Amino acid sequence: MKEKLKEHLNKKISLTDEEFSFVLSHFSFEKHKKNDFLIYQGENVSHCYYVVHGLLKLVYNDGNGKQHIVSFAMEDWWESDFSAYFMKNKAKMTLQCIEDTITFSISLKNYHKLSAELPKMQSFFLEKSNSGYIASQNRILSFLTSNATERYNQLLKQYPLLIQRVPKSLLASYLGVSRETLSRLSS
Amino acid sequence: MKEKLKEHLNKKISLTDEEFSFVLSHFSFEKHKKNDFLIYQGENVSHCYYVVHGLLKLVYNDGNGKQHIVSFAMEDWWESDFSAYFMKNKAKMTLQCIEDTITFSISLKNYHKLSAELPKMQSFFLEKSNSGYIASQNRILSFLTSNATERYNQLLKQYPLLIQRVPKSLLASYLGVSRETLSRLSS
DNA sequence: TTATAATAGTGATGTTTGTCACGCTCTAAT
DNA sequence: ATTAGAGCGTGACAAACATCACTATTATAA
Repeated sequence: MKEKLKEHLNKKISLTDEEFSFVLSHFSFEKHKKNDFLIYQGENVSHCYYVVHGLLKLVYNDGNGKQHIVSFAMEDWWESDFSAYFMKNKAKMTLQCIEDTITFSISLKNYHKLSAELPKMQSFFLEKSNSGYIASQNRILSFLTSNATERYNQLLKQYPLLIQRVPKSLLASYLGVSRETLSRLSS
Repeated sequence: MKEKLKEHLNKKISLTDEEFSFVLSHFSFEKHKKNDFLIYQGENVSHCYYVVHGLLKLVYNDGNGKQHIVSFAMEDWWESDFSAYFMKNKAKMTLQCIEDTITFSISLKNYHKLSAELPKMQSFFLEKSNSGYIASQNRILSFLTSNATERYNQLLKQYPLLIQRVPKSLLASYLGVSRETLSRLSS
């Protein structure tokens, strides 16, 4: 499992074995069961999670009993309620396992410590954040320019593997349409 | 004008006068007229812009002659087509002045140089990127949970000053509704 | 094994939003 | 001073999508 994190980091930066050991000492390793919660809406967010194996959903529960999927997180993704994590607020969202999931997690304290003591890690985090920002903007663009059918096709094209692991009701929630509408989409 | 950038940086990090001079030497200062383009869709993106004064729009032009506003950028905002900027691709979007605008701009080369030579600046950039990511996720959440009326009210609440500087047709484009629908919204 | 819940499809109907058309006002440029 | 265009509102109609109700199938757990 350590190897997966190491390889992941080494795609962007190069770490010696000692450096990686140092990095690893800032993370904790966890196994979660399907339906387990990693973050509870309304509570503190202590960690940011790297998904080694499995699948998570980041969900906003509105006041009307509806769930809205802000994001999925599968292998090699980093996820948290970042607003709550960085600003030390209460979580606006829930992070929950769709499948049994293995993670490495890092506290905000260790995130800052690691960033300060190992500039390479800071530039890694910067790159991840930039990618997340860009991905979010693309999703916004998808809402601005495309209808439900088009958004679904874009999703199919972008994450063909994800689609097979997630019930369509959750995909509908991610796309911002009702499950009935998704079920009726032509192509 | 230098003072505005300095104050802006000093909100997040603390720079000595020499450090700030060093930082400043990586930027170029520019004045743009209303309707001027800073980034042309389809071309290379050389810079990222800090808005000292004025107002920009980041626009995606789809194939059907429609404009979609991905983002506005007013005083103290950082803007670019980040995907094109960081990945050295052609711009997917246009960056254009809504008002006469004064900017400091930084090339990608200088962005990396500054990040590497002055860790404080890297942590500044990291913070900006995290904020952008969080803001984008909130906008996605707004699309997922709210109808046109609610999204407009959220915008009014979040950026009351922006609304007064931007024609309603552009606000409509930002909200993802037609200008006619925006014009008809109850509250 | 059996009961229960999760998943998925579909008809009927209503609401929201988009599109096209038109008119009115105000500004900016000639 | 006159004109062209930007900005804004609104009516009529069409398209997209949500909601409710019902059914069927497949997992899952007692």
